Amino acid sequence: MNKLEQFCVSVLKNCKNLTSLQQFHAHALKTGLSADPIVAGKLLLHCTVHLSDTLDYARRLLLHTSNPDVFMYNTLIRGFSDSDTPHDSLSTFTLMLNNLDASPDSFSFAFTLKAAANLRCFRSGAQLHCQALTRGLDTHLFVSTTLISMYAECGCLSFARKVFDETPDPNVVTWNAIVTAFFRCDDVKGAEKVFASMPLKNLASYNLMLAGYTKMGELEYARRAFEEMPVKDEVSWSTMIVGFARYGCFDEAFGYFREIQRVGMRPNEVSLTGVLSACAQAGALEFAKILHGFIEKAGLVWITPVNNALTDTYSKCGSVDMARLVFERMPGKKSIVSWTSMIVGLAMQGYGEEAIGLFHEMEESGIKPDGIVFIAILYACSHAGLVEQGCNFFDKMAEVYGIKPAIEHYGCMVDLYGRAGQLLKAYDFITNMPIPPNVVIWRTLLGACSFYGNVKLAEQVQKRLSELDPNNSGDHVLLSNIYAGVGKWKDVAIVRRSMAEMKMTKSPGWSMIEVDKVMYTFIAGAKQDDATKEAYRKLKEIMTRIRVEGGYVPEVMNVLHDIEEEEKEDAVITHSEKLAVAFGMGRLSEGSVVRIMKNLRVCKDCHTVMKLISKVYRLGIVLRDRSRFHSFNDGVCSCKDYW
DNA sequence: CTAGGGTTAG
Repeated sequence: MNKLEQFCVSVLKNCKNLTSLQQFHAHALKTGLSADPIVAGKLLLHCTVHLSDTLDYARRLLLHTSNPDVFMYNTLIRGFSDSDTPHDSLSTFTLMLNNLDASPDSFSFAFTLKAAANLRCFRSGAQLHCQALTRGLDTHLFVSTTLISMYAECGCLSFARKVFDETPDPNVVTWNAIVTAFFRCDDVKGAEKVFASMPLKNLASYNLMLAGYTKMGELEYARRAFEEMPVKDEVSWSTMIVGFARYGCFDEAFGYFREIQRVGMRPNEVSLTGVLSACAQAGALEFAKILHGFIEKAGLVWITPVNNALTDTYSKCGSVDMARLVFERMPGKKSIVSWTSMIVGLAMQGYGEEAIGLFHEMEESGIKPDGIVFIAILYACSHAGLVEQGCNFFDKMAEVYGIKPAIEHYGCMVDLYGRAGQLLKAYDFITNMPIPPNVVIWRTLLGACSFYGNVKLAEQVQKRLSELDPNNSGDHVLLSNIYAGVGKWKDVAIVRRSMAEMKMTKSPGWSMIEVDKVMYTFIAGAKQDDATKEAYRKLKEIMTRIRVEGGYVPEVMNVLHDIEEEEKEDAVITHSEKLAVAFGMGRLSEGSVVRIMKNLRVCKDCHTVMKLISKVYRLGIVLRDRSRFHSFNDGVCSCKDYW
């Protein structure tokens, strides 16, 4: 390092933001220092690596340099390759090609190929491959490794293989890349074969097998590979936690998290996001609070993904205030994921207007909406009954933002109309969709038919569903419930018989409650354990009291069986959410809110019972069902009976 | 002065 370089390094070390960098830049311009390629290069590097949100400044820095060298181009290309505009890497590469004084080297190709991979752009990737070929750089080990990853990202496994086969001296990293390529292209068996034939493996090779298995949902294989690993590091543990949580196996995720600590390792930020996601699914608020404390003590609050996971977890545990606190006070830069998490959190509580407000705030902060945040905002509209706003967003999405609606967006629209009771409009919408409706779309409409008791439309919808997915028990249950709701017991019996003939079983409803940091699960009609027996005893007492003091009359609509009135009553009474609430009331201390998580949507009778309990017992109840949160207080639900 | 493969949220 020469003196000038040392000077730059020591000054830039203290440039923590763009303003202080600009001060140094101004000084360099005035003194003529910036003409030195080393100084210009250092400035550019600092923008792309150490500062955030300064890529635009970096670009201008390059454009204002009279004769940028390869290093400057490469630095800028690298900065863009992992940004949200990887396309700028490609244009910078082209810029370099037009400059006769700087021709691309192996670094340029590696970085630009990374951008092509992130864009999943086969055309650009293949073009770069040709360019590298003509310059004799395609067999450069770093370039060929990136080529393998790029082709795999684009779904072209055969190209990736060809590059690998033609690589003269593949090292362990190249081998790892080709194993990952097989997983990326859904070829688990191929990945295993290549892995077995690897001449040498390091820890990363084993870890990518775990990552590959868990991403494919092959959790048992992952578990076996994990147990067979000679050495495990924190990436191994994190991969297992994240992988199991992703597939809804939150108990296993919790288990691995406990294991980490048992073997004396400290959970890192990745394992924490994984276990937080498990909490979100389980609705384990108390555990989430403990993790939050741990995160603060460990100094991990600067990491945006951790804050996003916390926001999401608090939201899904019903504590939207805590979610908001984390969201508003997060010290790092908010990403589009942060905003989406918060929007969903508000939407689940039915705060539609606030969710929309946040969307606009996000735009003002300079973040461009993507397809997913539009799903969130449409969800917010449908759960708050904001039909007109929802339609507006849907139209603007394509026209103003240039985002082509995906099947999920169409699903949101069907839900928007369906929840509002505009069933025919929803049906019309489906028949006019430019893409063929899938089962989710029809099932959404069937749910709305059930809520509004529209038998005729439901039968039509069910016909479509039985063509697309004949063996789904949930659809049949829903249809039978619709018949039961209007007293068509003969039709109920027909559906039931056909279900029995097809050997279908109803997937059971379950509810969970956390008491003293233990999660208790209740399943309607399941074998009775001690907690369930305790819940039944308490429930009996509660039902009597709300009959006498609250004027409760059982709602017997959503019962599957054509049975005697009294039995029907019993069947509704044992819905799992009632058991969970009863259990909580018996166990929780006076004045604490009862929080329940349910895997299905709450039925009308349970909804009524919750309202009455909240009034008669002066008790706050928060119920998270499949679709949203219900907060019961003094006889009223936050969903305004709209779910 | 920059590299390639393994875990991070909606």
